[in-house]
Amino acid sequence: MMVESASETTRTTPSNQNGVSSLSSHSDGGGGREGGSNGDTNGEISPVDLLHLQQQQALQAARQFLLQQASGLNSPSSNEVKQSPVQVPVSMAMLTPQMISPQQMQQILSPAQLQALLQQQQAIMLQQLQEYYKKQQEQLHLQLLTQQQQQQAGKQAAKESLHSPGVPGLRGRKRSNTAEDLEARRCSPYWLEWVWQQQIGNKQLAFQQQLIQMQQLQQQHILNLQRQGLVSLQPTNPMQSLQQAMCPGDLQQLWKEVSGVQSAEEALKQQQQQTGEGLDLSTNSTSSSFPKANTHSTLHSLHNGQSNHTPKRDRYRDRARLFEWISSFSKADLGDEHLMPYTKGGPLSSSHHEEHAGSHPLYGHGECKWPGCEALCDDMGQFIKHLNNEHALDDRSTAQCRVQMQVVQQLEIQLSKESERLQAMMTHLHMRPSEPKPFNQPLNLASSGSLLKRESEAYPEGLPHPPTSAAAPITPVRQGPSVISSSSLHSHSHSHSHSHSHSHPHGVGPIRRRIADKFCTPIASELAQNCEFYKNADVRPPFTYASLIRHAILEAPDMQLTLNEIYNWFTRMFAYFRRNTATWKNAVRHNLSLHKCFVRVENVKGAVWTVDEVEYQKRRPPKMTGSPTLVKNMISGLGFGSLNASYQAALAESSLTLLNSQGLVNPSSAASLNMLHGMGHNDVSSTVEQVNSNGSCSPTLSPQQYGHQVHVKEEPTEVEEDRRSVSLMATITHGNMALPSDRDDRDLEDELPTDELE
DNA sequence: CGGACCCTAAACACCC
DNA sequence: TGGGTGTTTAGGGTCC
Repeated sequence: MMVESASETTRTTPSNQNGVSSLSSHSDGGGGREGGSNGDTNGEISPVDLLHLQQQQALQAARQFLLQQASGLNSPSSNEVKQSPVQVPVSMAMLTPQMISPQQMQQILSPAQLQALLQQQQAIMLQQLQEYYKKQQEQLHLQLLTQQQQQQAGKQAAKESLHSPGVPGLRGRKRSNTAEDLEARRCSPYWLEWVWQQQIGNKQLAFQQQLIQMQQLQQQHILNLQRQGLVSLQPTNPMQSLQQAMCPGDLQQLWKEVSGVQSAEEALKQQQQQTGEGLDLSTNSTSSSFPKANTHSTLHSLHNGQSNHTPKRDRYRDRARLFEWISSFSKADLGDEHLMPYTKGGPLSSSHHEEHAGSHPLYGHGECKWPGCEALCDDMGQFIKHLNNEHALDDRSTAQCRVQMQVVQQLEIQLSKESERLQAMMTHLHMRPSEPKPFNQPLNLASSGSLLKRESEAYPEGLPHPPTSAAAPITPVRQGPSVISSSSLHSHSHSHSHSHSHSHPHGVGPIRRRIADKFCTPIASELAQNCEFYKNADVRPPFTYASLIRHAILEAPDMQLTLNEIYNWFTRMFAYFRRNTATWKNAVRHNLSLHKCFVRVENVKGAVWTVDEVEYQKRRPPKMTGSPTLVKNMISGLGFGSLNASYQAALAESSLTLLNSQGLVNPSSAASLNMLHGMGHNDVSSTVEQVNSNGSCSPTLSPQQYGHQVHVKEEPTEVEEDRRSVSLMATITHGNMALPSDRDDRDLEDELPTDELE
């Protein structure tokens, strides 16, 4: 059971794939439901709903971008595509979001880059939230003014009625409780005036309270967002800067704070508990200076239009709204008619809420597609029954929905960034260069030009160029004042790197970067960039076990680890390996034993494992070459089809090398990479220099130097390819070659024993 | 279709 | 005896 869940987590199980298809292919409405939450369609939009709308809008914008990129590549008639006779050697599958499962994308996309888009989404949310609050305040002021006027008018009317002769006055009369007296009292102008004043006073007080609450709410939200690093305001203390780290759970945290869904966090707490924000998430509800409970109750009172608080019911009400909102995601389509909910009938439309007749996004092939369920249901009726029974609105379902929401958002952002990366790659490789494109334009394939030049034109000279993967596709999600500038994006990534490096005892910042530079491996750089992501997200790392083991060993101070230390490294570095230990530990042992590159050394304190780098290089797999055909296959294999996790890992590993090899020849890419690491301009080419001149990039560790018992393994495959690697490296270094055509590209950068370069 | 790679699972042996 | 460690085999998946 554990084993099954282990392998199913990131693999492309039918249920998961169907889950994606339901996400993207069930059309309609792009979340036409979430705006008009149940029973609250009285014209008022709660802040919760507003956040829903903003997130949905941002998501739709990202989808639109992805789709346009795909269509821009796909349709040869778009723009200047005809000018270039060269066909894009990229499978459209990668750019077709409908065909990519979340698990696959999680494995292939670099998570560090998706954060920028997330930031922008949240910035948009923030801005519109502010606008909403402003409107609410104005409306409240207006209402208050109106009430005051009415009060004056009412007073005037009461006075007039008091002096009118038809109504007998009761002044001075002893009060009694008879029905006649009560009726007479009701007719009394004094009583009427008193009641009127009471009502007016109450209303006025309520409005004033609402106004105050609104202001407080706005302040709290801004502060909360700022505290979480969602906005680039100056932090007021170091802790805030630390908390500016953007992790995948940030949006959820935001949602939590807004919606008041306080339970069902267990599924994520474990992932977040290692970070400061995780602690903050769980502890500052009482210690924070921003009382979230007040926020919640305020929201609820505003939302429900009542001042008495029923926290539990409200909580479930919000859960219900969350559920509906998330359900709308699964039914959202990528079709053009659904991309812009605001312009296509609006998100408040609930016309698409009803389930499809005869089909259900969570039902297919006779089984429930709820994540992790796969219960067999003969027909739709049985499925509905099962859905209502097993997946009712409870903490567990809510948590699962939120996890799925997080997954979807991450994947959306990751896909956009990887698409941008692909474009930059193709541009750089003179395959089909394109200029930095805004979101609302298809991939623009111009003449074989210079992306670098355009980039230098696009960004002010004083500002550092943002990371290529985060620059162009991020900003134009929505034009307007809320667009995050490239510099702010950069500062974000910069601060993230810093905050992570400070917040984690192991130091994923400079230390990790040094290690990455030291070994110059794609896995090292990838891990250095996305260390926090893999630590917190239950995502299978796109590396083979052998690569991970090797990295763990090389990362050790003395480049040797015991098996248990390797285990610990896996669990420490990857949330994915914190469960299903039997499976991956067995795999680790299997790899250690099987691969010749791992050498067991009898130490005084037991056996340790070391890496024979020469053997590791020898056993390098063939050959994810850079030829366009293979690149195409690689990409299509990564983002498409039923590639299993293992091969995806291998291919992704190769692809990472390939992508990183761009940095070797592309200074801007190297700069971008380094900036992601929080390096300055002076460090731009340090990696390149280390690779090209230092020659000590990849530490070859001979087992003989340990002088102990060494078990020599026989590995069937012995490939002689070093010479070719060297020649290819030389070619690449000269920059005359778009892509290596014959050789495993991963040797280009780092994993080649660099003494052969000399 | 075969070879190569990777992963998972499992059996087995050894040692503490 | 049980758990950890290490080895080996088998089978499945994907790609070239």
